[in-house]
Amino acid sequence: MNMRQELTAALVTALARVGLATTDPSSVRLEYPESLDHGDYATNVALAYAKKKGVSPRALAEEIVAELEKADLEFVEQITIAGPGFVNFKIKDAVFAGKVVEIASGDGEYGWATDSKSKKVMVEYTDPNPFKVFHIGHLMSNAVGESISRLVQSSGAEVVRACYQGDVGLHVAKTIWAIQNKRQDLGFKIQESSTITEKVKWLGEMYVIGSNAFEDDAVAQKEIHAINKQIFEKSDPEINKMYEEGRKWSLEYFDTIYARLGTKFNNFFFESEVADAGVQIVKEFLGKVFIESEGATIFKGEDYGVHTRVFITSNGLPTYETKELGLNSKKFELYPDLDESVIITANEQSDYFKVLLKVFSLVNPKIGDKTKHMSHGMLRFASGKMSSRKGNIIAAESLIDDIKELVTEKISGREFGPEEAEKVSDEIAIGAIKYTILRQAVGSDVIFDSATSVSFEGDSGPYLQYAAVRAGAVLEKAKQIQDTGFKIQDMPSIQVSTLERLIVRFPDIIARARAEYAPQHVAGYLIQLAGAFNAFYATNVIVDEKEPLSAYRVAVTKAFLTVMRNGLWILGIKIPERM
RNA sequence: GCCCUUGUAGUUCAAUGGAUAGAACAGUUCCGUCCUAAGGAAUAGAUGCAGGUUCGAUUCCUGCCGAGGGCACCA
Repeated sequence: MNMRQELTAALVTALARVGLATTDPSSVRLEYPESLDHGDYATNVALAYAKKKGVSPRALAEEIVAELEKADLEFVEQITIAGPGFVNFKIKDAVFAGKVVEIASGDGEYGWATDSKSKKVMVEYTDPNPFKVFHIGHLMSNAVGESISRLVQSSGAEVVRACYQGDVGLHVAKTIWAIQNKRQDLGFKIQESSTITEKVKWLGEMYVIGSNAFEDDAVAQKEIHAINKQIFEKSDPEINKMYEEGRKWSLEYFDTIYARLGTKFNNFFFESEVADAGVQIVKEFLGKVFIESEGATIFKGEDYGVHTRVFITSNGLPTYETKELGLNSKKFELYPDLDESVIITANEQSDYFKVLLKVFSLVNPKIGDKTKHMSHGMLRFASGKMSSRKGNIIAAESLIDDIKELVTEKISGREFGPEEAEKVSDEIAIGAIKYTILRQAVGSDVIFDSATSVSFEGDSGPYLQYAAVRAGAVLEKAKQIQDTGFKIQDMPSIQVSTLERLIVRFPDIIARARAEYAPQHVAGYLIQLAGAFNAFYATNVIVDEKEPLSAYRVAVTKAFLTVMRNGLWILGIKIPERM
């Protein structure tokens, strides 16, 4: 039993003794006070139960404290009553010091849980479309999805990372139309020897040209529709070849980005492979869930408080909705033991997923119950050159490379070989972007300020990386002096700072982030923790042979680095070896 | 018109119905023989408006105002 559980149990007992027996231990809430001045743990039970008992909160608090004093809580230094009736617990310093030393000498797995060991969760995210740009929206989805995946993993559950890629549809036809008709218009050409990046960029430009033609030119529009049909039927060898080649390029390129971002998918689903399954389901439930209307097959969402959507068009083609239906039943066919299936998309699709979730629950309650949709906002730009780019679609790599350039400038004064400088600036740039996305609640827009990203100070990814690198350097130096070891028994009256208190909280923080699917709790905690370490670093000389406390301080540093490494892993941020 | 999301310091974000609403950047002021100053310490500054529920509301409910998104054959 940990401290939290022991305190909770003691509180439940105390409540029962004062005539407030509760059958629900979760109603007894133990919180971290906003300020450490108020203690290490606090509870508001006296405020919550005062009315029920008909006494004032403070009077009840006094009764509860009297009972708690009788319980033998040897790790508690002091119990006090404050404010309107909060009961605050101050834990003995030596308890924190002992835990920190334990963490430092542990296997580095600190913070991981095993309570979901037998669970299996699928997370679908990133979802870029072949023939189109991998843009900053995909970057958002990837950062969020990867972090959610890692949070789930940290509970001991098995995660299946899935990526759904739209390899058929009008966007492909637009691109192929442009290749057939407008490839001469484009300033740059590609050849066999072109890099994959160049090839994909060329493809993206072709899509834009085709897309514009589709809007402005009625003849082109007709031709594109015809190509779309040909792609679907695989009836034209020339088109088939262009299709296969373009698809291959895109997928090869996506693989390089996934590797750069640190994601390894277990499953790739393709629109082309799920359409049939979706159509089957729609047919099966025609008349029960879906109805015919104006020649199309629709789901009449109004009857269920959601929007009405078309599933099969009047031309007989399945829409995206139908493909989603096929996709999600396929997920459960492949993994029948899935306990949860999370889908992460941009929030413009929120209403639309409400419809889909409703449909899922009607055609297959299992899928409906286990599927959860999460949405992220847009990545937008406050100021600077990145907002003024022509067009409003920014490629993910161009953002990363812009930031990387700034980082490279910044580290140019340091002694790095060219290869190391390249690796370090890549890790810092990606860390900076991921942190910006994950520091705030998932769902709302992220304003990326290029001016702030240049400074890398304060509330930023590089700040966290820097604190970790510093700790690593200290530990490196500590190897040079003799390790005398540190035994907490030798220092029963040790004084502990904010740093140790925060380190010990890590498992609770991560548990909450996991329960809420909210990586921002981890991000906020790590900033606080890094600040505490930097203050610790500024006021103490950690490695010092003449200092009796040196061994302890080294242990604290080690524990800090363990938490930092694990926390940053949750966010998908790498720690450079040097900065 | 209807539906969803959202409104917190000058700016970008926090805050499981609780205590003095936290950070960071920008501002003002300090800290350089030291394990990387991409750092530390100090200082000033905010809950859109109006009601309601509650012992207690940034948080829940209603209305208004502002912002973003979505509303049948695109994804």
